[in-house]
Amino acid sequence: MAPRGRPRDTQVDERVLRIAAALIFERGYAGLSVDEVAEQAGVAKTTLYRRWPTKDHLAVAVVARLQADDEITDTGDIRTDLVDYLEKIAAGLNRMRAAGGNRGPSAGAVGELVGAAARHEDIGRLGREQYARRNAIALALIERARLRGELRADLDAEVLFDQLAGALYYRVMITGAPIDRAYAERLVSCALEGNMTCR
Amino acid sequence: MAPRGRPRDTQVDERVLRIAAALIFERGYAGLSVDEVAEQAGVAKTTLYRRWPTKDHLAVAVVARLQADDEITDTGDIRTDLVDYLEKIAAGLNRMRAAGGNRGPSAGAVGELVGAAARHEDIGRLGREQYARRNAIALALIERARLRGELRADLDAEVLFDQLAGALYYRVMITGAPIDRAYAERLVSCALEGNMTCR
Amino acid sequence: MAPRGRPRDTQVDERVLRIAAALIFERGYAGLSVDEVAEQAGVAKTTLYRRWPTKDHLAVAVVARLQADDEITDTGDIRTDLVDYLEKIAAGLNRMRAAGGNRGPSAGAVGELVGAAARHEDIGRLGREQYARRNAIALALIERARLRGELRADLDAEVLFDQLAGALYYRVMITGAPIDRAYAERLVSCALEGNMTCR
Amino acid sequence: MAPRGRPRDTQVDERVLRIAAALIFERGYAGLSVDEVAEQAGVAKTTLYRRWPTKDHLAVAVVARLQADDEITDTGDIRTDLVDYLEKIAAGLNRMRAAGGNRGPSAGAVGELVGAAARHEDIGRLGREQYARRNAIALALIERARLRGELRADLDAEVLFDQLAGALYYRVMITGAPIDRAYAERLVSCALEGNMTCR
DNA sequence: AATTAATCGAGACGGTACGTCTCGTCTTTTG
DNA sequence: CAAAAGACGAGACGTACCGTCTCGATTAATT
Repeated sequence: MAPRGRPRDTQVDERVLRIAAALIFERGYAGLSVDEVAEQAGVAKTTLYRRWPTKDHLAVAVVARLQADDEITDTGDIRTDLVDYLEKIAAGLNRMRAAGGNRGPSAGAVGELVGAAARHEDIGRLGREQYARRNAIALALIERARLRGELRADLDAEVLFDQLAGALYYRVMITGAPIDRAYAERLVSCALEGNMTCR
Repeated sequence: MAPRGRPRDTQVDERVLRIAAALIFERGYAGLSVDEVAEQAGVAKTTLYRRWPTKDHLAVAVVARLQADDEITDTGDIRTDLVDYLEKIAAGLNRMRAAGGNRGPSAGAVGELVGAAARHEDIGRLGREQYARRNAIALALIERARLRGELRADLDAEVLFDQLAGALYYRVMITGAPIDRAYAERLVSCALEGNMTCR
Repeated sequence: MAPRGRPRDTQVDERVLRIAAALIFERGYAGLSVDEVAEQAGVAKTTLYRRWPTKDHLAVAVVARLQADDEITDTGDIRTDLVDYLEKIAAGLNRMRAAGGNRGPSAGAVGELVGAAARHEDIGRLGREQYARRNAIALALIERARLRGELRADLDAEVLFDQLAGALYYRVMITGAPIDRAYAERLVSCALEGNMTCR
Repeated sequence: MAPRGRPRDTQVDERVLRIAAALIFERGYAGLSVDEVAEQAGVAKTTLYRRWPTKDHLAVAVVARLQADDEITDTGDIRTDLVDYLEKIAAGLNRMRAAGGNRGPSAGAVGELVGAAARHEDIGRLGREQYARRNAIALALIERARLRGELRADLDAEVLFDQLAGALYYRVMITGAPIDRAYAERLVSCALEGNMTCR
């Protein structure tokens, strides 16, 4: 059936998300106000709510757009590949953490988004799906390395990636410690080589 | 110097935090209302705001009090000790995650608190201090094991603990996966033994 | 230009002012609480504040509505007309003075409103406009009497009315003395006949 | 009986009233805050409340001190005496009206004080007593003129003074019109000579 | 000199209302 | 239909100020 009535203005999404992104990055998540986005974007609140049922949903949309799925490289050397990948994740986190002029150890927008995910079940689900995709990529990388014989045949890939990614998030959100390529290297070394005394 | 003026009523903290804790655990972070806490605790809002300048501060105080610094056991077997410790951390996280009748994978109050820390610089600082203390305990444990010869002489204790604790937080806040003793064991195994093929 | 957006609900004004009037008359000016008005009127506080930016503004609106511009009668006998008009003014003042069960010499709500006018420039302006209208009516009455030859050709109408109305307000607000028809008659007599010995 | 205990510090009254006066005149009645007075005067709130049971009482004390009972002159010419006296009253009103940098027609502090008198029965009483004293002086003046034969033997002195003073207050508080010596002269003329056509 | 009684400074406290801020919904007119 | 405009309900937030209170420290007058 043919669509009736006035068609949606496709520019709206674009404009709104751009404004919202700017606000989040300028003033942090708390500084994002639906009314203000609507006004600045020259869009009615109605229109806005027709697309994103909640402020948090809008915020997530903003973030999701920024997080264009990171490409993963597969050089054949798992150590390098993992470090590269972690560095990309770290870069994304650092960017978000720095949103709103945030300096210092605060988690910034990263923390706020975790809060949003906690408040709204669907946002959490959405985030988890996105992370699941990312995890799948990483797990596949690890699996290929295992099959190549680079990694132990009986390794626990899920735990391995939890450890790697987890350490990054932990530092950003909890301890406030910095994350960079150097740290990623330490991380991968530690995870690959283990910590027990060589027997 | 002697304290001047009317001394603070020490019962206020007690009463307020008890009520606030009850509210958080009953209805979750969003269900915590300053007005209601004040009323139920029989305390003026002014009094409340004199001690906790913000709802977030109050919430954090509640959690901080619950998180009586977990004891650490030192059996001499680092694997057991780490698993025990991680299990304690996991238990605390699970309790908070479940606040407000929250089931399923959502981070719940844990996420909200990270958000609070992100919103308020002082809360973040306070949280980091608390975590620094906890980390110090764990790092000391690891160090003792290293000296005993259980662990590699050249290990990177900081990274090791980041990986362990980080994995827990990552699962709670990001992937929504469950954490329990079994997972703690996998975690410790993986971290101690490494994932490379050869040695 | 056509009005855009949802038009204001005209019933809101009605309901709110009715409730507010009731509260003022039951409990006096101090007993008027914005929150309570909002609740009893079944109206959101926001809506209320959109129309009256301040509790004082609301109170003034209530009074302004009650003070439906007093009609003036013109019998052709200036003495009677003035006494009638002053009695109407006195009645209004007495009603307001008695609001909130106020007995005795206190100025009651009259005083509070003068206070409100002093606090808010716009309220003062509004009140002065209203009084200007009333004065104009009275001055016209006096003027007609003058043209009829009832009053001196060179009289100072402004001063005359200031004296008449002023005496009423002075007694209500300052000395606390009662004002009634008898007093109005004394007032008019005194003003019309003068106080000097000779003529 | 001899006074027991530490005697009151007489400087306190002085300092507090000075500060309070300054605040009233700088920012108007609404800008007078007990906490601030206490702080600026270097005085505990307790001390303050021991002397003035209410903010309004304090304010009245301030005003009472300013309004040193106006002297009255008795030249033997009632017209001159009345104009002089009204001018003094007008000057006092103008001073108070101008408090807080108030320009324009607003009643300023005069209105606020009427409000205060309306709120607190005892302040009202106090004010009325003060005004009664003033009235007595004026009434005696009028009486003397009557006995001298300057004024009608059957005049209504109470009404006469109500009219004169009332007009001043009416202009200040209600119509916002200015009051000065010229106006006082018009006022007295009108009151003494009456407004009826000379027959 | 010790005691007693009142004042003073400091500041916490209860209470109450205010006015603000968002969110998300609803009701119009206009395209 | 959708979009713009903006009013509306709901509800919490944080602030302001008042007047009371509880301290410890002073300061006389009395014993």
